[in-house]
Amino acid sequence: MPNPPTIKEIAQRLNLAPSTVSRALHNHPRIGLKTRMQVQALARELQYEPNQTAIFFQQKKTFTLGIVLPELSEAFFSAAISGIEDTANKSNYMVLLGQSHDDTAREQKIVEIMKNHRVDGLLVSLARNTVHYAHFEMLRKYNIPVVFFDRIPDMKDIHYVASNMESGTIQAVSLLLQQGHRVIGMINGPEKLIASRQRTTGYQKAMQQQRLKYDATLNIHSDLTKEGTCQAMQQLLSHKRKITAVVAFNDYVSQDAVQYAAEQGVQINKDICFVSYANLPLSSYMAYPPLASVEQYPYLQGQKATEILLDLLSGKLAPDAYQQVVIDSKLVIAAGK
Amino acid sequence: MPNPPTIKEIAQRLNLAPSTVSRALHNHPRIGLKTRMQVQALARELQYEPNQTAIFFQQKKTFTLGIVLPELSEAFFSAAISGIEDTANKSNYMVLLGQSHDDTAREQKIVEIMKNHRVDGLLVSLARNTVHYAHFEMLRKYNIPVVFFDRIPDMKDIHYVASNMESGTIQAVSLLLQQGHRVIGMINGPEKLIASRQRTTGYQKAMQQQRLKYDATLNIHSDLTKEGTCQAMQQLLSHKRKITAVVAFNDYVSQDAVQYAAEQGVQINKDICFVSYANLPLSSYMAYPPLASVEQYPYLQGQKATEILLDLLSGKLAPDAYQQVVIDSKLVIAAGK
DNA sequence: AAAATTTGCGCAATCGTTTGTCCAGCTGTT
DNA sequence: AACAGCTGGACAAACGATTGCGCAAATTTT
Repeated sequence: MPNPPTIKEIAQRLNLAPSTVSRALHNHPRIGLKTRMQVQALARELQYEPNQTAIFFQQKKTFTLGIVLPELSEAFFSAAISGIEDTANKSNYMVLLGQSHDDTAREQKIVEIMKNHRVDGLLVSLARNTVHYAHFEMLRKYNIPVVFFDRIPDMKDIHYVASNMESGTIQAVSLLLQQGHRVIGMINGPEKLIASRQRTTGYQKAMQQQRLKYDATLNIHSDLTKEGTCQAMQQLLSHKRKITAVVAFNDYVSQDAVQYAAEQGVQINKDICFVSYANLPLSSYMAYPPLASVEQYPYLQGQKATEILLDLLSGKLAPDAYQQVVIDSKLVIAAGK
Repeated sequence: MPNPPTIKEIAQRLNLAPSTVSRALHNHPRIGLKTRMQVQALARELQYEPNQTAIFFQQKKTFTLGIVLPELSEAFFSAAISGIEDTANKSNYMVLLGQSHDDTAREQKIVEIMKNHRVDGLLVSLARNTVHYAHFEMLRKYNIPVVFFDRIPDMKDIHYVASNMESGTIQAVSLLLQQGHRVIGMINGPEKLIASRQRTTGYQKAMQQQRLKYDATLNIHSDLTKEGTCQAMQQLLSHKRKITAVVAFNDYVSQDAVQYAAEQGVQINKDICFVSYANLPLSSYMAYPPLASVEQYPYLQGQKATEILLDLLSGKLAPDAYQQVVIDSKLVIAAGK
């Protein structure tokens, strides 16, 4: 009921100056052992706890990291945030959350509010349709470092952690080739996305390795909506060459494509096999789980990005020593296959 | 590069007192229109922004809500947090996140840190095995209000929002009865859980309504692990009465049970129908989606809980006017059935 | 025109902690 | 014995904003 004890109170009771108490609590060597003990004893007795808001104010630091990401309901992000949280907590940082719901306007607003709340740094995964980055550039003026992860902007001079879809794609396509598939369709994402381009080059390289020709008409770009996926699948099914395998942009796309194909009378895993990129943890319950999945290590990405941000904050890393970490994706064969 | 402008600076430039500037910015009526305009003009010009940490400190408020929940990767919680975030943001509150990962020790630590960060209030969904609530009781001393949601403690004098599984269960069982099922198995959760007991009474009441006898041996309590589920399903399959339908504790349990039953040669949706409680958003992709699902309105729960907390903070609600909101669950028939 | 009120603004304290500077007393050196 | 060097601690400013109070000038009331 009474106000929580402050340094001043302790000082009064012991006839000391507040400064002395402060230093005593921090084990400052200039304070004699006796007084130090006295102070600490009384602090314990009164259950003294420093007022963090005062400290935040005084130190111009809040020990808070802002996280801006599209959607926690996507398994990738909820895994990533665990990596972020765990790493941040280890260094006594807390995590302020904001979901953009893939809406750029909302993303801007969140960044603004987080800036006002004086977060020490920001971890960001972009909204799908964000193409202008002024709201991030602005943070430089406030000396708030930003580390992007997974969905990173097309900019120079930024810190980021992202996975390279190329390696996983090579492995995926190679697996299919090895299994004898020769006409492999790909349902890819929007062309402007880095991740889409990486899938494309991965596809190309895997073909090259086997001295096979890459057929661009088998690589369909879609907008990742359910309609787009069905349209793409439709195109693949009516392709002059008969496809026997499909690499889908992600598990959601894969499931939509599978469903569509099944409706068209295709025998899944017989006529056509599917390989995809890991998003769903529960694919084992799926009607037609993909044959294999490219793992993108969300937890690791979150962890890495946070480590960079913390190093930036502690000064261990210079703000202009731009960290650009690429994590190779890796093919994981579905259990029991 | 130069330090951000402060009220003092504006005051100096205009030969005013800081207090005047502060009031002018807040449109205090006692400040003349002319000065008010001048101040606001200069503030705009300098791009003045109040230092929130200073305000937090001065006002002893941080406009931050702490969220403690078990697992964001569970769809229920990631939906709930959206409700929380949206509601909090509307009132200019931010959201500090902490996942307990169903570990009580971790839950305690998070609460401690959040208290130190001086969150204004807490929204909590308990870790599975939390049975002592000292770390929440302690918050009373600090006048930090707590609103529990979904996984609520067995305590008096608390605020909470939870869904009542009874109504949904009645509807679920009634649906099955209506479809002609007479021997209905239930894979329930641990007996000590309120949610389990509600499912039981729901089951009983639905039977009663049709003047049917409730058979307790059809209501199996499991520990919600995969093994527990299989064991329970096994028991149901070997029950002396031949069951034709199963009500599973949640979608995860349902899927495990379905898988197990299928392995035992049971024809899903033919020999046995499944009904469950909504957790998974993607059940349409499942091999055997449940016939119907009891919706628990996670977004709404998060929203409601946050509204209560905000009312508590604004004083609109007295701290001891304990709010205990129960949201009726509701059966949703799967699309296309 | 004197009194009362209102208007417009400044003064100073306050929130709790940290930190640079200063000072008194003690110790030890020569 | 005089001076330098430590030791242990006090003083006060500072972080940025808010707010109760006071006071003069301007305005209204009587």
